[in-house]
Amino acid sequence: MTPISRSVLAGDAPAVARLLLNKVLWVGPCAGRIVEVEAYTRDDPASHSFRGVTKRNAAMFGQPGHLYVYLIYGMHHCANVVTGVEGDGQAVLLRALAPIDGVDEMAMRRGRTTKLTDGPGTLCHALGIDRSFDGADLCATTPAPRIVILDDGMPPPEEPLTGPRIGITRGVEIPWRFRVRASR
DNA sequence: ATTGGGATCGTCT
DNA sequence: GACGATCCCAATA
Repeated sequence: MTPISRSVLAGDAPAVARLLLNKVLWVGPCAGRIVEVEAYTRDDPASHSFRGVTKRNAAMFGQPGHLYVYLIYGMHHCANVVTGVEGDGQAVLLRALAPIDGVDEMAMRRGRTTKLTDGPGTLCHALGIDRSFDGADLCATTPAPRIVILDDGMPPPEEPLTGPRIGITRGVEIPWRFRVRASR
């Protein structure tokens, strides 16, 4: 159980997206395994970085291994892992987790006991991620971080499911959604 | 099982 | 001033 190294995240978003599958997102006391992600790059009409740096997306142009969090539809937060190198404007959207720890806490926040972390907005709600997490370093060990991505030794799937990204109107044809296949 | 509408607000045009 | 990398519930079949 060690924080993921920043060098792993320094690649292009579509490649890093696959590497993030089966890693663990920890926001004590809650943790969940990453099972679905989407990649966004700079020359990608669906990406927030497509039109350059703004106040909102500044973190997306920062150092890899940090978090980019934004509010969508006025009510849900979405969390992204910044990839590439500083200035690239690439990121991987965390779309779904399989809960591991802190399920009671998640259920409390969500006000339900099922479907706790099955979408980008719901997983942020369950883990308590909001805009105050924007720019947080996901690779840090000290001082005690409140959010980290951990590698517990489970490798990414060799052949993840791929398909179009969800909820976008431009760049629809780019198949940069990746998902762990149903287990068993 | 599938579909459709409403909630809600920060950001950029 | 419009709209978005969404979610949930109610209504329909």
